[in-house]
Amino acid sequence: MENKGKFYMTTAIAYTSGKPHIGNTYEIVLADAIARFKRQEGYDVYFQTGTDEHGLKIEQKAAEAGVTPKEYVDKVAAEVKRIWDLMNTSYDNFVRTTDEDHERQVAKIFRKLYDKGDIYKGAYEGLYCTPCESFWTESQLVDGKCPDCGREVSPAKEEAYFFRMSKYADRLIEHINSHPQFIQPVSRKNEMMNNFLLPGLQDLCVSRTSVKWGVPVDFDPKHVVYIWLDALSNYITKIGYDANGDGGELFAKNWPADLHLIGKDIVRFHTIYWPIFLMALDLPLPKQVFGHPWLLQGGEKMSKSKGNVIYADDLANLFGVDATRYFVLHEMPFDNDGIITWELVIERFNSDLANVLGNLVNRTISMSNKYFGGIVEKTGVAEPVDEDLKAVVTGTRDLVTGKMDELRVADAISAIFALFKRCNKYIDETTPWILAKDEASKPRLSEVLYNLTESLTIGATLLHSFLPETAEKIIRQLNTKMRSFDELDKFGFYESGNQVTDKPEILFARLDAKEIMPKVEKIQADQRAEFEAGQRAAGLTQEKSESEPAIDIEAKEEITYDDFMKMQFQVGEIISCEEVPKSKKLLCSQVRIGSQTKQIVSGIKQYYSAGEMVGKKVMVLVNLKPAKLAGVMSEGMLLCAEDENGGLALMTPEKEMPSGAEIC
RNA sequence: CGCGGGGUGGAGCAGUCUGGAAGCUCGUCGGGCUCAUAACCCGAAGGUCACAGGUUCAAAUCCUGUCCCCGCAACCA
Repeated sequence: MENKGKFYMTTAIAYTSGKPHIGNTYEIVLADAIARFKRQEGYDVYFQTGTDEHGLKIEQKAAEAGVTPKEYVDKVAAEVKRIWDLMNTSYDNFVRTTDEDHERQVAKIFRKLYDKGDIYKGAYEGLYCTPCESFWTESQLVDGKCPDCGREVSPAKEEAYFFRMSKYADRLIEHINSHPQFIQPVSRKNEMMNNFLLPGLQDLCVSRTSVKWGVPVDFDPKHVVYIWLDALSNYITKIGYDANGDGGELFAKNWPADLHLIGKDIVRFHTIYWPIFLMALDLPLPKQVFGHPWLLQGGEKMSKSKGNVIYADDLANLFGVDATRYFVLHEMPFDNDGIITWELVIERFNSDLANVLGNLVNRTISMSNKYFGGIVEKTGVAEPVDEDLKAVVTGTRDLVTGKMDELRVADAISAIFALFKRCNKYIDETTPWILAKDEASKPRLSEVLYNLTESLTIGATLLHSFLPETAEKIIRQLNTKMRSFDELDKFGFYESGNQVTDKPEILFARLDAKEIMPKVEKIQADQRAEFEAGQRAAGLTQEKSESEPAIDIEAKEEITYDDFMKMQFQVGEIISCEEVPKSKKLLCSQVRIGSQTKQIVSGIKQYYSAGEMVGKKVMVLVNLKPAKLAGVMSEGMLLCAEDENGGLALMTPEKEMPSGAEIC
């Protein structure tokens, strides 16, 4: 087969803060389908994936789990790799940003950019929380205090390294405009242009002193290289790039990348920062960045505490690897988010895999066995109806190729299933069981079964990139070989007189939702139990006492009586209340406290309607400094109790008390 | 007027850039068939394409305005 040249593609590297769910797993399956298809087409593919293992979040997760960051990421990275392998993905290289060669190159890249003057030392100014070692912006503060620990912050300056983004902005804009294929889908391109490039790029802070778990800056080791500079570099470092030397054969051959496949949430890093870093390194830019949409869970948001997170393992256990691959590939549209529910998976499984494909293979092979002892012979007794079948079958390859070129994988897979559906229709059109009744029509019957077998061979070969196992099973049952890509648009290569298996295996047994759903519920229950156990182990919740759940919160510093007396609490009566326009959570109440009336804004809209607020007697912190919320002035605080889910209950006097009564 | 995405028969979606008979899959109903995994094939019902204006010979598609939903951001005093 003709060699079409190299094709270097990557997925984003998975962040190792926890086990990947099906939404994360989608990307590797999508990438795998593309990689396999490109190989089938005759490209020399190099497919790289891996894990992103540095950063503050991992540092914290490791601390929570009571292990070192390295131990933590080793465990998660192994888990990621296990799932990638479970999904039968054909990556050529699984990289980790804690690999020693990568870390060394990242440090060298940083130094190179510094020596060149693109990185300079400056100062980061902001509000600093000393115990947390974190900088915050004004808007991140909660109650003017550190959002993490609630303590005071103070203005501070910290030295940091910055990258001169602005220097390359014009070149990047020019590149994006002159390469319409660079950012896909195009809707993302506009987003990047309008939000980041056209308003002007800020210099980017590319070092941290607040994070320990990362690649140290070699000439200034109290700084750690910014995680995105670290992570993005894997695309070059792990194919052999050397910041001050020869990149080696693999690098010379493969760079620039042909495709970076990433989630839509990180398009910015891949289409702005990454190209600019590359420009600064005098390297060519990747040819295309595709920001795929997300696979969302139907209904409510995925969360472990609800036990509704869907993992690839569970899907693979219940439905098999290929069915899982089929679902995510088929259900994911091109530029809108896709939805996954257990019910939808079962539906797809039954209607497409079992009914259309599995049953087709089964009935075709059964007929060959029943009528001809499994021998499939071409007799040349054609009828006009054959032509349409052949046209559909031989036309599918180019249809699929066209869709794959646009990265419309879901459409590509649909095109293959259209082929199978056409075959089912062909069986009805030719009615083999009627032909079988008359000895004189045996030659025609033989031709019909030959045509079906040949169609299945072509269909299975096309399916190989998407459902590798299934395609191989079909080919095995037909007792033939995968067809070469060049021959997929030609009909009639199945060896006449060949014998198919006499024991056709059911490819996908139909599922009964009534039997599956209890298993799903068990998975969900286990997940909730595991989550709760994890919470207890981490000391985040106490053992439940009796049946009544109790909540522990983080203890604050001890205060003096004087501190307490600084606060003035009074009973207030809500005399009117309305929603704050354009806010999701805020209600604005007029509260009568003694003889005066205060306007107070509260984030309780999810729990109380404006109407039911009116007339309530509530506990008010009166002498809180007024502040604007969503543009509305608020002159105090309504006190609430909060449960572990963020549910709120207003504090009200236990007996009738007059408005303005002091609470002490 | 924070950013972005969306609202198309019961469900999930395509079509919108580049106006020109409203389409796909599932479900429902009716029919056919019996090789096959109660599967397959055919047919039907079901949509004022969120709403209101406008441009046009012609609007799901272009323009203006409104409403609703979902992410993110932000306020959760």
